[in-house]
Amino acid sequence: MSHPIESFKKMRQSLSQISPINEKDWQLFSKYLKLKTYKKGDLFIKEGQLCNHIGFLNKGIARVYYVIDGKEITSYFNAGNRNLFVCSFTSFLSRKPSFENIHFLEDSELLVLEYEQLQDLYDKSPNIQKLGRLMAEYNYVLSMERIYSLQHSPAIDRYNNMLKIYPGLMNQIPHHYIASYLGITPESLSRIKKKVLKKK
Amino acid sequence: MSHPIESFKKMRQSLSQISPINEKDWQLFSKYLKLKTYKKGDLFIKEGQLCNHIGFLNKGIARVYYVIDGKEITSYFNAGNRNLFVCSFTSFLSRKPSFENIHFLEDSELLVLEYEQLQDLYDKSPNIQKLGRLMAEYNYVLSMERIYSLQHSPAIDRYNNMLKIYPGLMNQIPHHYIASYLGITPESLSRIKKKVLKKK
DNA sequence: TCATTTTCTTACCATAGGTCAATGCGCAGG
DNA sequence: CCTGCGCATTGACCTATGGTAAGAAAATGA
Repeated sequence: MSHPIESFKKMRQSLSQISPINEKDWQLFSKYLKLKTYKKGDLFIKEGQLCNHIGFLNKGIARVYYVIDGKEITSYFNAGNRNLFVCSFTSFLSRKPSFENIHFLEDSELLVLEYEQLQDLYDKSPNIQKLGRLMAEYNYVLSMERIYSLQHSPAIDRYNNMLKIYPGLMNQIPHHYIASYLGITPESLSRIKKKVLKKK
Repeated sequence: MSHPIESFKKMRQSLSQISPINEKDWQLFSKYLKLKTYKKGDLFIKEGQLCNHIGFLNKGIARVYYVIDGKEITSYFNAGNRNLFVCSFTSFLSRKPSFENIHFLEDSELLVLEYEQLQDLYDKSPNIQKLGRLMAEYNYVLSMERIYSLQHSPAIDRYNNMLKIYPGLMNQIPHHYIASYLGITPESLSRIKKKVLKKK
């Protein structure tokens, strides 16, 4: 496990890129954060449960997925520098049971915050509330970009884009997870990889 | 044109469903709102421009689209009770030139707010800031749902879902706009419509 | 190390959706 | 009343991707 202080530093830095956090707000914030570690394969949230916590991914890889007709579909990954907040947002924000599962694909380390604590932070500090707004807006813009690519890009382009936004991920996790993230079958992904290799 | 007071009422009501707005905040808010009308075909924002305003759609239909390889792709519609805020959010939020166009498919009526005014409102009122956060979060959840359907639903299911979330729209606008929203060609949409009719 | 399981690839055929071209409909303007 | 144009439909054909099954490769665990 990396040193706890490093985890807090990383989170503060990451958040500060969105909106600066002063010392007082950070005191408030970090008081609520709990450092937790998970083993590869552990669940963070299970379908049917209310997702009542949100985690900042300091280390490791998480995968958000749901099941339709017995098939797992990957919503997205938390990895590298992408989507560092691990959470079933649809459940967390709407206060309804999650239809998503989240599990870890590597041993992982998170700073975890409860829903009520976050609301409390929002009430106590306008700056943190603003940070929350900016985060949500940023995530919204990111998700719109994903919609656009799903709408008009063929699978091979989405694959190449995935390589960019999740660098290294192809070497770290089973490829059928990536296939379902791209909205295709593992077989199709296999063909696409072959095609991409040939071009070089 | 409907009576201005009605427009303001509708907007306040619509926003209040997300988070209550007290009298004082509404005074502050409505002071900045300008009622504007647009003719069918008018542009709200054009590709390449910074989108510096946001409009609440009181009446009419707007369409957000962008152009790739000479083809228009519809991001989404503002219509009925859906997506009442007319704005190129990717531009508005990131402060970069818009890659999207927005035009009106019917004579329309909007309450318009400038970017700077909105930021001013956020700074002056924590409640409005909170409203902004909740709006962004809500939009994020909606966009995630759209991602999921694009990821695993065949076009016919997306079509049926579209009928639900934009009731009446099929009778109001050219169908090739809807096809590009669904991520398919007008020809495919035509075939899907035929198939759906036969089933009844 | 070997055995077992999981993951990845390949091949075959089926299907959804794209492309192109032809036709027809409906409406605005003369 | 025509004419023309944009839009919708249809059919023929093509391509990308899905489904299935089998085998190869890689990871896991005793």
